[in-house]
Amino acid sequence: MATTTRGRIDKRQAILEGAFTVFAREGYAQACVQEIAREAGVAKPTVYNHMTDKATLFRNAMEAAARAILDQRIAALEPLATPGDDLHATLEEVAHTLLRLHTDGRSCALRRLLYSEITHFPDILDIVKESGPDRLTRALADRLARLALAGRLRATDPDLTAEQFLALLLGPLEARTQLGTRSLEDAELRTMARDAVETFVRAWAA
Amino acid sequence: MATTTRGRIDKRQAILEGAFTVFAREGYAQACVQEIAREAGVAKPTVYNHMTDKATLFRNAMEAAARAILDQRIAALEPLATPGDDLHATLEEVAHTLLRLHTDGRSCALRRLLYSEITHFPDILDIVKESGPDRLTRALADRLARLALAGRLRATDPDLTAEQFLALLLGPLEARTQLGTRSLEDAELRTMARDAVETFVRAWAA
DNA sequence: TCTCATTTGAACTCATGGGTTCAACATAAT
DNA sequence: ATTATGTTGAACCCATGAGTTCAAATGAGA
Repeated sequence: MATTTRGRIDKRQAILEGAFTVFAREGYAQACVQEIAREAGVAKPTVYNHMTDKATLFRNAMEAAARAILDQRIAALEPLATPGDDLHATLEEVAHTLLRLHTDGRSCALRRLLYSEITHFPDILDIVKESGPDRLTRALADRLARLALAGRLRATDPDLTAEQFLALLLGPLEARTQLGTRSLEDAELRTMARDAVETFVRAWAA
Repeated sequence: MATTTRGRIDKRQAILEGAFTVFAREGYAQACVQEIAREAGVAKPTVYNHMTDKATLFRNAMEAAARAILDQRIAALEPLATPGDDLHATLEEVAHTLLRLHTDGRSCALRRLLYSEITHFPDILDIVKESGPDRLTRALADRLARLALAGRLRATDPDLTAEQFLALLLGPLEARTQLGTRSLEDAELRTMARDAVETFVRAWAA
C-alpha cells in the first residue's frame, strides 16, 4: 500500500520499482496497472502520466531492473584483477559471489520475466543482454585472458573459457533452485562454487 | 483451422496438442480457449467437455508435451551403454544429439512456459521435473558410473559428474539461442558439442 | 432404423482490466 | 497571491475472454 504521499518526490522511480515488483509476482498479462499503482503508492492516472502504455511501462521497468542487477555482477569479478598467489581461492571467492547474486530474488524474477515475455517483447532481450550476460562473459574473458598471458591458465580462446566457467557454475543452479523459486543455503552455494572451480581448474589450469 | 471433422476420433489428443501449440505461442494468460479450440479443429464447448478448466487444460497439455519430449532424451544416452573403444567420439555423438533435442522448438517452448508459469502453477514443476531433467541426470549418472568402474573415467561422484557434463553442454545454449528464440546451424551444434566434450574429458578422463 | 453419447455453432452472462476523463487538490516558482 | 504543473480518486467506456446454455446435427452401435 505505502503511505499516500501527495506532491512530487520521485514518482517515476517508485512506479518503475513497483511495476517490476508486481510484474515479477504476477507476470505481464496478469499484472494489472491498478495494482502497480497501489504498490508504488500512486494513483492510476499518474502511472499513465509517466508511461504511455502498459507495454512501455513493462519495458522501462525491465530495463531499470536489469541495469541495477547487472552492475553488481561485473563488480563481482574485481578480485580476479589482482589474483594474488592463490588463484584457486580467488576463483572460488568470485564464484561464490556470482552464485549469491544469481540466486537473488530479483535476479531470478528478471530471468523468469525475460523467458516468459520474450516472444511478445523480443526487443527487451537486446536491452537486457547488452548490459547483461554478454557483458559479464566479456568481462570475465578479459580477466581470464590476462591470467592466460601470465601463464596461469591454458592459453586458448578466453571467450570459450569464460563461457564454460559460467556454465559450470550457473548451470546446476536451475535444477537446484527449482527454476529460481527455492532459495539455497549459503553452505550449498559454497559447495557448488567449490565443485565448479575444481573441475574448471582441472581442465584449464596451466 | 483444420477440417471440421465431426464425430469422435481423438478429440482429446487434438485438444492437448492444440493447447500446447497455442500456449507456447501466446503464453498462458494471453492464450484464449476459443483459439485453442480452433487450433485443435474442435468447438469450444468440446474443450470444456474434456477439461473442466483452462487451468487443468494447461496442466494436462504441459504434462503430455513434457512426457513426449523427455523420453527422447533418455533414448539419446543409449550409445553410452556400449561406448566402443573411442569414448571421446561416443560422448560427442551423445552430446550432439542432446543439443539437437534441447534446441527443438517444442522443447524450448516447454522451458519457456515452465519458467513463466511456475509461480502460478508450482505443481507443474513436479510433474515435469520428475520425468524431466532429473531423470536425465540420473540416467546419465548411471552410465558414467559404469564408465568409472571400467576405469575410463575418474572415479568420483557420478551425480556431480553428470550434472557438470550437462551444464558444460547446455549452459552455453541459453545465450547462443537467445533464450530459445533463435535456431542454430547444425555446424554450430557440432562445435558446441566438441568444445563441451573436450573440456569434460580433460577434467574427468582417467 | 432407433438410440445414446457426443459434437457443434451461436448466442449469452459476467468479471476483469486497459485506458480516459474530470473536477478538486497540492506544490513550486514567480 | 497567482499561475503552472503534477497528483488524486472516482467514475466511466469498451474490449476481451472464461465459462455456460441450448437446440440442432452427427456418429457408433444394437
